[in-house]
Amino acid sequence: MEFHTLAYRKTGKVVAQLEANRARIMDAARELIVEGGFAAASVAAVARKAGIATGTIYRYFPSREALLLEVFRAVSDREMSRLEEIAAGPGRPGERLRKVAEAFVGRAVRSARQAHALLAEPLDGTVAAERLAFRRRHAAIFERLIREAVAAGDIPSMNARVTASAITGAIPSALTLYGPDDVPSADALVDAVLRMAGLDPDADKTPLTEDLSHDQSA
Amino acid sequence: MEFHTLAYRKTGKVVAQLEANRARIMDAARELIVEGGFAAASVAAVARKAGIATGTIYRYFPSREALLLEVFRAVSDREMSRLEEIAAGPGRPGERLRKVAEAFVGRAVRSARQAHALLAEPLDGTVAAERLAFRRRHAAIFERLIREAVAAGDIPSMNARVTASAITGAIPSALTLYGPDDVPSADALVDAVLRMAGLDPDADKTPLTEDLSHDQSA
DNA sequence: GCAAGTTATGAAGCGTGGTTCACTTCTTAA
DNA sequence: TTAAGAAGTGAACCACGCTTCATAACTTGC
Repeated sequence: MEFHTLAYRKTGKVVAQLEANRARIMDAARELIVEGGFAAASVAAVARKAGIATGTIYRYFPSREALLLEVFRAVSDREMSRLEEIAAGPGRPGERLRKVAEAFVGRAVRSARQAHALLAEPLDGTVAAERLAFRRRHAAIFERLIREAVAAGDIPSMNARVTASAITGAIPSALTLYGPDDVPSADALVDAVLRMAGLDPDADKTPLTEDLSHDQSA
Repeated sequence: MEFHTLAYRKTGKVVAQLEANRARIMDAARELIVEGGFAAASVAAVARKAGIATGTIYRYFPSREALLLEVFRAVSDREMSRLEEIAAGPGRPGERLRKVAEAFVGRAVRSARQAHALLAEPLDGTVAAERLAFRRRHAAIFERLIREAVAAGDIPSMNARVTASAITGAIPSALTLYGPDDVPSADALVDAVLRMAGLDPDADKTPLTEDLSHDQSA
């Protein structure tokens, strides 16, 4: 039974400050990653950008790896829930498939650098494993939709898992193969994805972006 | 005018020995890369595997980067020329497209680990740039075939570059998303690729119609 | 065998970048 | 104001892996 008379105890203000600092660190890391890839997010750089000392990082995160992982999770979760929401929404499976593809591609085209970091940037360690999980969630969404669409008769029978995995890789590839500055037409990419899923892209189409493409069909 | 009487001059035997050593180093590096990725191919590890001292590596290659680059080039060139050969072969464009896809997928499935290293393994520096070039060559093959196929009326009109880039990423993705041990069905993957290119996978899969009358103006 | 030239060696050097820690600064309660 | 506890600091530490270099071992022509 001890009556500790503590001279110091965390107060609400301090807690808020700590949380704010934590957020600032994560923001700084995220920005660095988007700008220059994971390699650019060194502990020293993050600290500088967040306006604190390098050692302070370690009062909020046990390691650089843990910090990057948390940032990756936060960003990818946000992206993912959009898609899952659409996938679970109303409409025929084929229609939802189209909408998910459009949302995925559209978002990636709009913020190409972030998409690149999330999908294509070279990385290692725990974050690499997390990215794999992230991509598998993508694939799972498409796989489910494809199964539903097949069952509904919207598309011909096919290997849903393989097709979904292929789509999951096709989109980042098309976006990144010619650099983050030479981003292709979102519409053309969505068309390709829909064809792979067995849908006719020319069914009823709603344009997604203005034409910033170089549509060269021989 | 000098009459140098050299006490030592490289003889054929030595030259052969040197070349053999060089090949041994490259083999060791390649095996390590295939087994454990580029990260596993440290200079020390390569030397150990090749049965020489670490310093000796530098008598054959100016840097680790240069060694890895050369290994990558050697392997990827071999893969690539197969595909280019098929792409330039006889048959209707649509048929060649199918064959290239089958060759690409089949080869990748057969040696999944090497394909993974070549296509998906994280890496950096000059080798990363080389891989991009490698993948672009893949895409270029598909792009050209798609243009030809469109021109020949084998497939509907589409953005050839985007579709080709997508295919280039779809194949590695489907192969690697579930690990190098859970390799998917090659047939299903080829089907997906063909659908994306606008071909019907269920069209007769064998005919090798030697139609020499179509000119390829691309 | 000897001298000249070449190749092999592997331990030490070095740069990079994550991590630690003794110390300072700040916050709170009495 | 003071003392206890917590947060912040940044220079030093350390691990890792590529690269170098003084030395040894080897090959060749005489």
